Amino acid sequence: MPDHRTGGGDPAHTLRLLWRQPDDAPRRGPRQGRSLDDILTAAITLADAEGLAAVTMRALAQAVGVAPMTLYTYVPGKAELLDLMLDAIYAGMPRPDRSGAPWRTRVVAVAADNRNLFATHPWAAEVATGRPPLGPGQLAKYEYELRAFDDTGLDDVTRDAALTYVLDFVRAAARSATEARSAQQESAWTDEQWWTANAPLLTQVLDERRFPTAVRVGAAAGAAQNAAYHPDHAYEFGLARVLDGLGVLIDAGPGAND
Amino acid sequence: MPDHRTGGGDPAHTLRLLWRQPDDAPRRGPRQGRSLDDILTAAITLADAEGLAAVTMRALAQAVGVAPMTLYTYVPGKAELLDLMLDAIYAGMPRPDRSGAPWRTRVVAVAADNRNLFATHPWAAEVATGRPPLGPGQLAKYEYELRAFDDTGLDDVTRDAALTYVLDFVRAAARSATEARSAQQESAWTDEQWWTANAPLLTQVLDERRFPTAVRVGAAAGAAQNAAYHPDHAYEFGLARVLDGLGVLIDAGPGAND
DNA sequence: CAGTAACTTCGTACATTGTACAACGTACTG
DNA sequence: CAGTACGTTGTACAATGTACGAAGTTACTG
Repeated sequence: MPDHRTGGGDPAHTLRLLWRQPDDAPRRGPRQGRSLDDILTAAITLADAEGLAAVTMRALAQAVGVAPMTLYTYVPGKAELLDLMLDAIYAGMPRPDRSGAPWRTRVVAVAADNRNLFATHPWAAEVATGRPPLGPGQLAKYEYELRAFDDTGLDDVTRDAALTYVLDFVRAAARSATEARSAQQESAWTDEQWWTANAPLLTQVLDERRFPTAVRVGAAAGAAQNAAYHPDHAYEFGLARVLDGLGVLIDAGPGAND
Repeated sequence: MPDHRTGGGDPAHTLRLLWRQPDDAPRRGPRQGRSLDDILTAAITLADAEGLAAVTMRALAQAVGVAPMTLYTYVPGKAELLDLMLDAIYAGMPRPDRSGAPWRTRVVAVAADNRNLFATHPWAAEVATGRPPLGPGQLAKYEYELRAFDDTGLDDVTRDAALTYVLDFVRAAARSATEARSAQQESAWTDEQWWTANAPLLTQVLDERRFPTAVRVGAAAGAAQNAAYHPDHAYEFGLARVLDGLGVLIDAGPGAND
């Protein structure tokens, strides 16, 4: 009896899929016409091209060339599909040997790797992963990225926290960038149009006496960054702060170096 | 003709709602039975109690005591409703005078205020705000929080970036906490159940030779933090790093102090 | 004071989503 | 060869946001 419980009903099954562990029972009936990876490749391509919202079971089925319900013989449900997509793109990330470089260089590179991931697959930053899928991609990624903190003198618990801190930063930056981009596209208003349309009410309401700092700083920030530039700037600024913050922790340690 | 365009079709209208600017045209027809704030209060209560997913137009209408479609005379659509909810809770945040305290104290307090906001209204961290709703709550919040960087010597552009950096950190931490919590609830599996159910496959697959660092660090991190404690720890660790990172920037400035 | 226009309220309806269910055919097991 | 487990698919259902139009209510216009 096929087990199509609602999303996440059977974590053991998802784990078997993540690790591509074939069901040990002898297979009867017709063989499957596609592979799990066929499904995942199509899903990732679809998500890359048209966003996570475009990945509906029907659209995916059409891309794969099967009926919608057929997908459920490959994947227990949509939640598991997303987990598998995520693990697949994790598995494909580059992992060059950087063991010679100082820790700052390595951490910058890890951040950049993740930033590139989110640039190629913006949807990845949106997928909720409360209990992250412990697949081979996720694990290889974790293993590799932990190595960025080799020779920093951090104990294991702190090392995990430091990595989480860096990754959460990059992910948040990616989400902000995506939100800004989609807000602009969805509304179909350029920033200029928006401002001229709302200027009358805004000038009336943005009282410099009530909000002196906000008006001044907002104007300065808005002028300095034409909106397109903003996400990049936020990333650069934030990454510098992240490194400085970790630097205080690491370089203060006993016999700190690198 | 009432204008019910699809979400975000008319930003000027949303602005008028945010600032409670009454339509200047003379009102004909029956007066509305509720106020916009009635709607928002009900929506926020609903979201606080049952999550953002529970805020459907039908459920909200029932809570307010009207038919679903009636809501559209108060609000152009669901997207605008969310913007208004967000601005409303921003408006309600505490803003005590902390002008005497050193900047670190002020920034810690700002972070804590936001953390409390997300503790009370977890849904707020999930609402996408590409172009943030420039309402009175948002603006008062921005004005107040920028003041945390008074006397730090930061120029206006940097001050905005620094605040964004702090707020994005808190928001990311809140999202992680929410994701972890909901993953646990949805699956209805305790962590213990999950581990014992998956131990057979995991021990087979978590090869210490392939993933030596990951297995060791993961075990250490898992042991140090029983899962319930994890979000708090990540927040404390991250906030310390955020402050250190800003400290390098601020205390290095010309005539730096406070 | 009558007529009209603007406005609120709401019932119905539609497209879209994930996925449960059952029918049907296929291939392996006994 | 019979039985059974499985792959594939058509149909169907509940839930969502919201478009549309009817019905009723109020204020402005002449």
